[in-house]
Amino acid sequence: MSVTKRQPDVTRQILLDAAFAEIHRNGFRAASLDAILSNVGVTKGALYHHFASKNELGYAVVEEIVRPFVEENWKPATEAPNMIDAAIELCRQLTRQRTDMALTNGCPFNNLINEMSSVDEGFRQRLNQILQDWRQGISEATARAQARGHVRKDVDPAAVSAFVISCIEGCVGMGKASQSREFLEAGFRGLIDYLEHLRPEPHES
Amino acid sequence: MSVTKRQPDVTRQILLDAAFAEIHRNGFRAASLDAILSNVGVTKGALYHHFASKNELGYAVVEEIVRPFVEENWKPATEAPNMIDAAIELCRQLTRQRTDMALTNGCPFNNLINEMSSVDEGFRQRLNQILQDWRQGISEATARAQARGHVRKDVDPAAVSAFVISCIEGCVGMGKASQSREFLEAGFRGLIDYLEHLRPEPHES
DNA sequence: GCTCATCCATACTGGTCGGTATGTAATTAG
DNA sequence: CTAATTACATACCGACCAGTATGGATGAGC
Repeated sequence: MSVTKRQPDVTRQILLDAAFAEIHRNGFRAASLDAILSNVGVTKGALYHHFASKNELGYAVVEEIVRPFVEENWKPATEAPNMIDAAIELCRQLTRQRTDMALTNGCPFNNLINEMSSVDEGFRQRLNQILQDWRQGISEATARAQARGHVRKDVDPAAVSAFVISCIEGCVGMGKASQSREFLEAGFRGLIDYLEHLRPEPHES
Repeated sequence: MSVTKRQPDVTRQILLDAAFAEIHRNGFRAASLDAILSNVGVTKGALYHHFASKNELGYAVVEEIVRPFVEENWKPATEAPNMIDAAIELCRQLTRQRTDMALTNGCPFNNLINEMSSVDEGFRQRLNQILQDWRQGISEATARAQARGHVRKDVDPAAVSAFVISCIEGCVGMGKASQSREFLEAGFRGLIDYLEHLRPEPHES
């Protein structure tokens, strides 16, 4: 009789989730493997069976949790009929639905970039790939929106994409310092203002 | 005969500078006191004579090095005759003069916010104070520029200030991941575009 | 039913870190 | 000149941490 079933993939997922939570709270390097393990009642044997090292665990968290998290946020906006409308709505969502935890701990993606990309090439490459995909998604969506007449034709999609991403992460990052929703709201109001200004003038088109 | 003079304040400054460099490279928590000390040939006795703890050393770095560093950047722009011109010129400078080291390691202020503000209240309060001062400086300069007719009157200085700061830190932060000047340039081109759009229309007042 | 690879638990190690205890030389105060 | 305080230097400590060695339990394949 097997009291405890063995479910390798479940164990692996539990470890990934716990690692993500700990990393989000403390950063990667300050994340303690012992803390992660004791939180979910798994032992070090299991961890090192599934992951070769702490770095590899971190890489897996980036690829399997951070990447989907980032993409879930921006993908819908690029597929919407009107990108500007969708982007503005996204700004409102990011302002509104932000819990206290998310306000204090910030964006996991941004956190990892700031902490790890200058220290470990493995992290930098993976995080940069996520960033490049994000940027390309926004860039292509902007070009499409220009073709559809939703965005002014005199702006450069390459600049718009880099700028918008930087704004979002910048606002969330600064929100961590102020720890007040007011800063976040003000920052996103500025971003919404910029997005509105991307729309073509009525006489144009 | 004193072979080695005792210069307490010089020693203290050496420690601060070395700590700042190490923190800029590795972050605060990963910064090793032993590494800092061996870099400048000072011993632990000196360090703990001048600073009560590693945290207090970090606080001193924030107040005495990071704060002036941040203020040196934005103060000139707020005192210029035309804020928009000065801000755009600042963007160009930040893009151009950015060395490889600065590109990889990012902004010390932004780094510390992202790493420490959710973990240690002492850091958060000090960093937040710098941020609030920065914001208020931009905010008041924007209001003055509105009175002078250099900035559109239908924008909110509180939103502009939070947004512009977020953009700058966001661009530099994302630049760390891409580690290419291209991303930085594109982001700042977007910011310059936004700043231009803050100017009043020709027909307006 | 046997074998063997997978999966996980336990106990341990070397190394690093922040911090301290103690001593001593330089400087100042009286 | 002396006493006391300041400004360091050296040696050491306990805590923690990533990683490993080892062994046992489980399930798959034959």
